[in-house]
Parts: sequence; structure tokens; C-alpha cells
Amino acid sequence: MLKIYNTLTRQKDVFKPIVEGKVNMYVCGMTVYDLCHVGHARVMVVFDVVTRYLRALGYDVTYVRNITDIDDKIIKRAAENGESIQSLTERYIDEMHKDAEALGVLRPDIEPKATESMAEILAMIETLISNGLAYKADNGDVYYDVSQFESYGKLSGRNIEDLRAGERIAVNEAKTDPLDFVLWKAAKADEPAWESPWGAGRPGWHIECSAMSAHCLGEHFDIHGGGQDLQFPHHENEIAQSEGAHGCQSVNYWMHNGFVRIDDEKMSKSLGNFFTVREVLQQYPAEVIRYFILSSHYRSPLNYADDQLEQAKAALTRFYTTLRDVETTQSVNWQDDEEFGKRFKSAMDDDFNTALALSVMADVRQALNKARDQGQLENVAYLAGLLSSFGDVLGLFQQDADKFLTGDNSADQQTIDIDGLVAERNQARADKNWARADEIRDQLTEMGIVLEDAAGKTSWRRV
RNA sequence: GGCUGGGUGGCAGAGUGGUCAUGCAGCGGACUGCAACUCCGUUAACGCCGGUUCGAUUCCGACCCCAGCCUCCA
Repeated sequence: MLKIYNTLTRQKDVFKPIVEGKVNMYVCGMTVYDLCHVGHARVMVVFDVVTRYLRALGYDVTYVRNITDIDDKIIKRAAENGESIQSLTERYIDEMHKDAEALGVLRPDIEPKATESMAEILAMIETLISNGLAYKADNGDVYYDVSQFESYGKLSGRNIEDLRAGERIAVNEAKTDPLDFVLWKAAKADEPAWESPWGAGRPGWHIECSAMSAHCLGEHFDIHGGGQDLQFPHHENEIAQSEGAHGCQSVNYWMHNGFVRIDDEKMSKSLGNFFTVREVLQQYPAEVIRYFILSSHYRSPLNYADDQLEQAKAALTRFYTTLRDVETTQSVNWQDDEEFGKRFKSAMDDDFNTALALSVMADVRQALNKARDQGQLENVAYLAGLLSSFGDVLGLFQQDADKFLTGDNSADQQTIDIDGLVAERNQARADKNWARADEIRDQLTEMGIVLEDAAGKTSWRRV
């Protein structure tokens, strides 16, 4: 029985889809004006695993992740670069897809863009105005009238009085209430604009998600996800918009993933303390990043540090070392496994506890190695298939073990040299010329190569 | 100030009212020509102070500390 921590209820709720066997999920995606950083990678990986697991359970999942391709930062960046908004956003959408693919993140079923959803956005704003929940201000902007939405604050656990007491609300004369938020921004000179009943302009940030989620998934859907920082105001405002326009509950389960931190501080664009996925990929295989992300629970903070990545790499290397010389051709469905499969399921059913799931997989690995040492070939094949089946749910072990361990450059000159040295060393060992054999091994160690002499066969891997 | 979440062994990170997390590192052993890999064994923890209890790291309360949100942010 799957339980999901629901921000709306502040507890783990048993998951029950609106339509049996069917899950509709919407996740707030990227604003495309720059490369993705590790925080974005976390959202992508976390909800990728959520999708994979729901599908493994047999649900027919429709996964929507939007792309924000028009906003202030995009306009600003395009102007700085002296390029069109479209060329900027297209380029970064492309880069985002490359990062996602490297990280083993499956493409969402639908990736709607704000600029392609104007009709739905305009229609929704009109509905909100006619429902008495929005107004046009003197400056041409259209605002949501927060005081008219009764349950405003229910997601983030605030009330309007608390928010008023806050000191950080910017004053904007056009609004009748500082808490009101913009649905439609009147265009300034030189800004991209779309025609609307209220004049040329562009949508506010929050409205696009309400419009796109309803358009792609309907007015009432199962899961809505995103980073913790979107809880307020973004998701709170989405609820006000969607429920204000449709008059029904919009989302049953709200999921928020924790931040990636550096030195106990949130990694973010505004703090400037971020690493792009691209940078990290220079240093570590993509799967190591994925393992690192999954090694803690998705709601916990995840501290980014070289040491953590090294540990993830070591752990993943151990799995691949085990998988290297065994047959993984046997097809196993982990859900049929009474011992490990059951433990894995209970971990994942408990709000997607991937850290615990990985520990079950470590136990499988150990059982596999033991079976191999004892020559239980059938058991080895079964456990290898089982491990691989778990890997499919988490998106791990998706590549050839040898490629992972040697660095996937079988054709380059260094690899050829290494293979030559290994052969020479094995000849020396056959001749019992230990001095020469050790000399070669030292030489390889210098090159960052570790040798593993298994029964009659020498394998190597890069450190 | 208001609202969230959290403080677990050297590090990371699950979990639990009373025998085991797991990974990395350490220590001892097996294997090995020596190593590596692998296996076996092993050390070590629950912020602080009270309370409930036969028993609390786990439940309750106070306190200290940390992070996040309240402005764009995944």
C-alpha cells in the first residue's frame, strides 16, 4: 500500500488515484534561460523515480512537466545576450534535455510550454474575473484578489493575517492588497506581448501552471510536484487560481522535494553557489549523480560535496563490480520475490524511501557475491536479474558494467596500452616473475587503474 | 517576528518503545605469490534537560542549535 507524504495534509496519506489504475501527475519544470544545476537535477530524478515506481505498480501514468519559456529573467537574459527570446529558450530547452537524458531521466509524456498555452491562460483569467476573484488594475495589470479566496494559505500553513504581519511584502500601488498577485502583466515597450481583453501583455508566472495542468490533465488530478521553494507562493497561488476558476479541488497529493545544499546553505541561482549538471558531469559519471540523489530521502536536504559524490561513486562501483562478470540476462520481476522484493516494496511504498531501497539492493549484492563464491550458478543468475530489475525502478545499472568501470573508451589509445600492459603482466605472472608483474601493476596504479585478478581473468577499472 | 522541517556512530544516511539498517572509512581474519575484488567477524550513535514507562534514540513537555519559506528560485 503506497503512502505519499502530502504537503496539504502534512502527513503520509494512502495513495488512491481518482480513476482506478490511472495516475495524472504534474511537476513544475524549468524556467529556461540557463543551464540546469544540481537542484534541478534532483527534481528531475526524484519525479522520474516516482513515475517509474508508479508504472512498476501497474498504474497508467501521464506525467506532465512544464517549461516556462516566458518570464522576466528570460527577457532580461535574451536582451543581455542580444538574441531573441526564442533562440535563447530553444537552446536551453535543448540543453535541459541533454542533461535529463544523461541522468537517465525519462521524458515526461507532455512538456507544455507557457507560450503555447496562451488560449488556456486567457480563458482562465477571464473565468477568474467573472467569478469575482480577479480585477484589472489602473496600470493595466490583472491581479488575483486574494481576500476573495477563502482557503488561501491552506497548502503552506499560513493565513492572510500572518502574511500581512510579514515585513517583506513589496509595496505596489497598483494592487488593492499587497498580497494580491499578478495574473497578467501589461507589456512595457520592447517586451514580447500577446493580445488580450485587457491589452497587450504576458502571463504572470503562476497562471501558466494552473492553465496547463488543467488543459493536460483535467481540473482535478492526482499528484502535483515540485521543489520545496515552490510551496509558497507558487503552489498556493496555483490552488487559488485552479480552485477559484473550477470550483473543485484541483490536486489530491502535493509532493515537494528538499533542496540541494552546499555548506548547509541552499543551492540557488540567487546565492550564486550552484553547480551546473554540466560541470558535475565533467567530474563524475551521470549515474553517480543519480545514485547520490537517490541515496537520501527526497524530502531531506541533500548536501552537495565532493566527498558525498566520491561515496556514491564507490557504492555504485561496488554494484557494477559485482554485475560485471555475471549474466544479467535472466528476466526477473522483483515483485515476485518474497524476500528482497517485499522489502524493496515496503521501502518504496513508504513515501518513496529510495535510501532504504538501496540498502535492500546492497543486501542483494552481498547475497549474489556469496552465491557466486559458493558456485550456486542458478542463484547467481536469479539474483543478478533481481538486482537489475530493482535497478530499472530507480534508473540505475542501465549501462554495461564494463563500460561503467573502464570509462567507455574501448577504442582509445590508452585503453589499448592498458590492455597491453595487463597482458604483459599476466605473462610475467605465469613466469612467476613477480618483480616485473608488480612493476607493471605499480605503473598502472600511477595511471589510475586498479587491477582485479579473478579466477583466470584480469579485469581493470579506473579509480 | 510568523509558518514549516530537522538535529543518529569518523562521514553519509535509514529506522525503531526492549536482539541486525545500509554505504564509505577503520580494525581483525579468510582468499591471493603480494595486492585488488569478494566473503566472515568487529569497533562505534541517537543535541540538552525533565516527564510517562519495568524499559526511550524512539512517546510527551521545556530548552539549545541548524536549515527553509514569508521577494525570483527546483
